[in-house]
Amino acid sequence: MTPPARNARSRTGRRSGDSGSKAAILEAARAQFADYGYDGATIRAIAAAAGVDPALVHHFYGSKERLFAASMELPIVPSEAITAALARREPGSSLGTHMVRSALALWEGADMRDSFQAMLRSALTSEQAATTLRDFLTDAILAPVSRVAAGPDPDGASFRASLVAVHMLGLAVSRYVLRIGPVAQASQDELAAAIGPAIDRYLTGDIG
Amino acid sequence: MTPPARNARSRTGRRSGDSGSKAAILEAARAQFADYGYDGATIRAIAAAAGVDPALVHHFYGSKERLFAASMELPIVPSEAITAALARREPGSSLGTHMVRSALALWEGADMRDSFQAMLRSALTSEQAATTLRDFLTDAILAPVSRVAAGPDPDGASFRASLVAVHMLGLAVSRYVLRIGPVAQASQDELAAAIGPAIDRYLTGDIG
DNA sequence: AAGGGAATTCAACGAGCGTAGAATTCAACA
DNA sequence: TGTTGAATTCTACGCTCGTTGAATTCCCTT
Repeated sequence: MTPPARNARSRTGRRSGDSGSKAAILEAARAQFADYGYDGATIRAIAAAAGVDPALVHHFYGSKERLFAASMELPIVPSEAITAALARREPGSSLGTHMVRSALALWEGADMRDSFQAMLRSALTSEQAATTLRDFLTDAILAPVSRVAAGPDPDGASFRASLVAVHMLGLAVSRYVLRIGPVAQASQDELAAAIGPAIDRYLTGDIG
Repeated sequence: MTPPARNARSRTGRRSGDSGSKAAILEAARAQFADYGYDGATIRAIAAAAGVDPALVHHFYGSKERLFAASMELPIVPSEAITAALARREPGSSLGTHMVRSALALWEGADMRDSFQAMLRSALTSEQAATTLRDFLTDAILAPVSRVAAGPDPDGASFRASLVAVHMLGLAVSRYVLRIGPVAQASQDELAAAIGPAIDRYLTGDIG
């Protein structure tokens, strides 16, 4: 419809050969991967959303696989965000409650939203993305969480961290992918209050 | 490899025109949908796995969509199984623990295994299958669970049931789709002991 | 003004998909 | 045995996909 404002770029301080298409492609890729998963998203649709020829996408990124990797690259450094959130806990709420609220805020923030849901949907679709997410969970979640989980027992700590991941993953899938009514409509605080104590128990409580 | 034993049927008491191909196709469809999701599974691969021409699949089921519906049809009556499991609780374990153990046993039983994982993977892939699973969760899970959830408050009961669904869904995705190490390797009893109390709290405990 | 390199588009190939209809085999029955 | 209807296969259409290489446009540098 709208002739996508070609050459609408101007003096935005880009380096020599830059035109802004690369960034637009990445943005469109994140959105498409978020909505349709890795397999469902098409280079042609991504190119169309970015107002660009499909061949240009291929010219920049070489393959769909590498485009996916590139579109997931930057945002996947929230291990710091997690560690920070774990430390920044306020006195009023439990650690688990704070984790749930922080995670929801992070996932639904403008920065992460597309990337996270793209990663989530894609991981459930493609084996490659599943491996990526599995590794990410291991490195970025299980490790920092294990550090605060109770007990000197390393096996126990990784089991505890996995249970946390299980619950958080269920929350994400229910709220963003399946959109199960009450879970999709509840506020971040409601969910944090309801789920937080379960996380607390996985972190430091008595688990079978 | 193995030339799939064509015409290996014999006197198995089938009705006039029956040949067994329809059943073989359904079985192959379930397996393929389980491994690759709705979009990832192809009629051609299903036909090949069933040792049959793709056109025959189309001849019997008319479309991929209807084949999917047919392959999911029979096994999706576990609402009775759930209700029964809820009633059959033994004195030794809590209701939540019993629910988790029953669910794992059901999901991993020979009857359900393929169908359940097919439904799970497909729901995460295709919007149509997601709707199917959402409706299924609502009818078959939330309703019976709401009945045993605490309080006369109907809203509260459906929120409680949703939280149960969130956790069980996370368990299923972690164990079967992403195969997160500790969760994939743990025994049914270990998981039941660890997760059961969280389910108990969602059913009858204090949730924010 | 000219050159050159990056950005971008054009047109097309080859593969896989779901689906369709005609043709063929098969098995039961008159 | 000949017929009939179901089961099954053959062939192919139309579509979309990722990818490719050549052609073209753009814009900075000299």
